[in-house]
Amino acid sequence: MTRKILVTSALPYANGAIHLGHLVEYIQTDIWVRFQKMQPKEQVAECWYVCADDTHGTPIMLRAEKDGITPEALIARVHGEHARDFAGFHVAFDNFYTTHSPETQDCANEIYARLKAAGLIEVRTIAQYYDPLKQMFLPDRFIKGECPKCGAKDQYGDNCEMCGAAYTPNELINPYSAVSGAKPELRNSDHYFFKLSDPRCQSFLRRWTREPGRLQAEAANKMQEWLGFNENADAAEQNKLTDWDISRDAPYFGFEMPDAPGKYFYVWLDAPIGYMGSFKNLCAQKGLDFDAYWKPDSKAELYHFIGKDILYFHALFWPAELEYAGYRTPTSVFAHGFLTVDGAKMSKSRGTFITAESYLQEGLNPEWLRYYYAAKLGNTMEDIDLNLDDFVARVNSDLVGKYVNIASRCAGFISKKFGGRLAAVDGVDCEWLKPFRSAAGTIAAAYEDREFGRALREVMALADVANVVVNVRKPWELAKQEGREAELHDACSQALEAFRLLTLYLKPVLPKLAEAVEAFLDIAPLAWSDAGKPLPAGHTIKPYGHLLTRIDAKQIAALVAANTPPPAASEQPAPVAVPAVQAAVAAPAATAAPEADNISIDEFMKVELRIARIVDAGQVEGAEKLIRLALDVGEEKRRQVFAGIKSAYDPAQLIGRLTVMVANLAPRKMKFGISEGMVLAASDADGKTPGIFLLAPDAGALPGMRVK
RNA sequence: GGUGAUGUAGCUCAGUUGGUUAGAGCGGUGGAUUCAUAACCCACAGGUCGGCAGUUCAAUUCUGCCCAUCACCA
Repeated sequence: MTRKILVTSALPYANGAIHLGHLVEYIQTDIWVRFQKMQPKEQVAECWYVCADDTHGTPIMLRAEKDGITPEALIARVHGEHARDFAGFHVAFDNFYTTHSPETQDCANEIYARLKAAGLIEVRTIAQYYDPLKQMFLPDRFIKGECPKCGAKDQYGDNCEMCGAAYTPNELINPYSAVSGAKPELRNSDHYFFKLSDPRCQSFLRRWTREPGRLQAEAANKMQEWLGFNENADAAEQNKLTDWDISRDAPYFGFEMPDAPGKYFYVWLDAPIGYMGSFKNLCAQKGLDFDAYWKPDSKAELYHFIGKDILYFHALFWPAELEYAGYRTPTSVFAHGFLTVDGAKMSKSRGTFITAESYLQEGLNPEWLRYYYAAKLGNTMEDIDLNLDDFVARVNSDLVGKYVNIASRCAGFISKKFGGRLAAVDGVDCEWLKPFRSAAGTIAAAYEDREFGRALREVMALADVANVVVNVRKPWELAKQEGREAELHDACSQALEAFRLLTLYLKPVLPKLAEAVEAFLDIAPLAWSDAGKPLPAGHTIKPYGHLLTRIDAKQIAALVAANTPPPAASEQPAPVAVPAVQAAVAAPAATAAPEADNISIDEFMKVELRIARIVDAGQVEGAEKLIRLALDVGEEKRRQVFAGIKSAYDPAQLIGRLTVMVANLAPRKMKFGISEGMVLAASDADGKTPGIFLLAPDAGALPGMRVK
């Protein structure tokens, strides 16, 4: 059966730069697509990869206003930036379009009309906060106020960061607009809902999400949580799907609803439809049959690569919409995890919130990152970690040390001794190459399954074998011996054949490097079927030149430095790793309301308080107020801390007791030495009550325990 | 708080449908080598397979509880 495949990556929001987190998804998808495109036409007739910028919604509208430009101008600019970044990382879309397009609008109108005809659209009046100054309704994220549960100030309209309570904006105490600061007023407005609660949708989704291949096991699990269980009436009651609000009131940057002036489609309605719009646009360019891919009985395969954060939209709303609008549903939705850098969320202050643009500008090779991501990617929703030290070691060792090295150590002999001409590689001494050729099947299966890490482990194991074989044959010794030219010729030709095969297997991950190898070997672009077609005897290769440079750890340091804001800049909360399609939830950092004195739990948690045992204490020569403390905080090394408590404590009486210290305070060089922290003591701020009182934990606390 | 996931050598990760001495790469140590971008090759060291309990002839693998990390809670 010949496959026809349409693949999408989630649409990046046209409000910000592409960063390393986004790239996990685009690189993952691109590798999979490139792999499919290398398959014989009899197997994979077509494989199209489309994407688009997600351009609508309140955040875009407000951002454009702030920048003093039209939303159209903003999204045009961002589209250029995004396209540039993707191209820079060799992400080869067949079409990178925009949701702000006639095609997307047509599809949105059509889907809406069909859902309405199916009786799945309902109008309801809801009360919503309205900003009287801005004269607009406010999305939940643009309303702040005090948490109704714990009273914390400056909480967003949907949940409290302090106590975790979930609520509606209407429950907020003393709400204010994050846009203008004005006190919002409740106003009624008609909203259009997609009736996900309709029994048809419920039963369809219960069935669809459990069909084999639709979702990863973990994702299907999660869906059960949202869908509830049939068997358990209570759970079903609790988890019943609620209707989805798909309209927004003017002013809004988006598509006006055809039958409701002043109402606009919610950005999340037209975002997935943007996949269709982009493909429709591609069809016009290439003369493809749109319906062959989207009609209900389509035999074509449709795959969406997404981040696990937007599973809800792609595994519930989207299939239901398609089903009842008379389209086919996705063959599968592939969700991946988030990216962490050095084991933590990407952080602007640590310089690990790395933009695609900065990576390229610093001169780092995009294929290094493609390789590293691929080496870590499997088909689950697990997060992947970009460990910067490991990144350097792994890429240098795998790609330069073992893979490229095979060509590097053999090509010279072929050029110098044999005029670049290769010997036959099908003799009896070529047995060792057989596993290299037969690996085409297992490696292909791994790519197909999105088990890229598995595929690359297999490739590198073969690279190890090739290096061992070269070591055993010792071409450098053969080259010095008269009469052994044939052996030398064979050894090097075979090693290059192995190298050719490894290049073929790496090509989906390293397309540019593969091109360079194709030029070096002077061969046509490698396709998967070339595994069975050895380089012919007498084929002439080009002189070898370096194919790939090593990563210098200094480049990584420079990259991190380039992404670290100057100390003066106030620190923004670290954004989440891969919000692939962050629509109206994007935090409006630029329009943040006046700050109160409260800090968030996150800010507090930055202070690392730990129980410390004072293992030694002594006077400090020449200091009036200080005592030198040696603290055990559960670490191997003791901490030296200078504490200004001499007036209240005798060092001898401190030894052995427990107290609380700030363990992550930056070390400070003092006249008497370095102070590696700070112990906590109470004192009256205005000095009316004399004395200093060192804190102590209740009995049972041990050195090193975290205080929070 | 609820739900889900993860926790295996210094680092990054495989693996175990329960069964003799738990693997790889990197890093470390020692050796060999010099064709190759100090790459490659050989050897060695290093793990209570998060903790506790249970099921079992046998658990890192199954079950329960706990701890830690992460995510989601529309």
